[in-house]
Amino acid sequence: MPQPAIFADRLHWGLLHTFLVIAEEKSLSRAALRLNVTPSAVSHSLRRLEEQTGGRLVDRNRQRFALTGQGALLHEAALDICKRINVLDTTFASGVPAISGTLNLLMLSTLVSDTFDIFLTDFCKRFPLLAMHVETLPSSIILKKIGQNLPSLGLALCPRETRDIRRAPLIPQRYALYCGRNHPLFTRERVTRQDLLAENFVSFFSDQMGDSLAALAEYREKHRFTGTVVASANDQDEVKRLLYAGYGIGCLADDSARKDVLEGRLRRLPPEKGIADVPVYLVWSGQRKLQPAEIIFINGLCDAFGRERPFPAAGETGETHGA
DNA sequence: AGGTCTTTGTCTACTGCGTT
DNA sequence: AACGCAGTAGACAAAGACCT
Repeated sequence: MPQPAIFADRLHWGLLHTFLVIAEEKSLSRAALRLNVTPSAVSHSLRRLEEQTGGRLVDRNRQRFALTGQGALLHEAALDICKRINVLDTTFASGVPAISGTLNLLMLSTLVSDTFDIFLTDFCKRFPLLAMHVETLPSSIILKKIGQNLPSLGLALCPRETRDIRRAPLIPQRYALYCGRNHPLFTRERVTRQDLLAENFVSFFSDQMGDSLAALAEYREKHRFTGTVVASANDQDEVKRLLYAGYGIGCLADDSARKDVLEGRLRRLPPEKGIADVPVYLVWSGQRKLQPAEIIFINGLCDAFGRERPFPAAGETGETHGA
């Protein structure tokens, strides 16, 4: 006894294209015009598709045209198929295999960069089959995960390159001193560097010698700041919260604090030129064999920021590179 | 009433597959 | 290779429903 054909076997894919045009034109006649066939041919095709799918796909009469629930589901699936087929067009033309899968990105929070956002927009268009998972974490956790060879790339503060962690400097970040609106210095007309030396500090956990924000601690030490650290956090947003509360003065990246200054929550303090540059690095495992998508992402991001490509020979051919 | 849109029935052309 | 069969796509004609 013959088995009933599974859905994909009994469905004629060509009818899906006709159905997509019908759904877009919201009319069989207009679909026929666009497909360069007669309206009856479109009607026949729709009926055949409804027979194959086992239910009505379109509620249609002279007054009304609407996809049924089943029709909407099929339309969504057909769009997805269409999108995947369209990718093949550029793939075949370029001779480069389509990149698919998932790219995991670990990012430090409150990273502000128009260049990165523009890069991501372009990357999304170029590789629509590649899913992106983004998790925000403190830099120390990102480096730990990358060092454990988890299948991820990171955007983090990275004080040094090691055998396990490779890095490329990406986004320059100038750190400066700030106070919140509840701090006594916020409303003082003129503030000099001398006024800051005895002020209590809000700091990052990583704001210690040898850690990723050591440059901030070095500055305090070098310029003989005598105030004590009265509050600390591992995250830029939480440091801001402590500054808003008025615990003390603290360091923040200018890019992440700019909006708060404009909106009257923070005040930028001397020195005018800031106190240290701590770039955000693109980091990846030095031990794990990277996926083609990861290499393309790394090279593309370095291109976007005008940095040297770490994998210049790889191009975008899908060739893989280890450390 | 005439025009438009959709549906239905019938026919032809084409293609793929199995058989000879 | 040639043939026949089955399935599919699409054209044509006709009819029904609805709008102006």
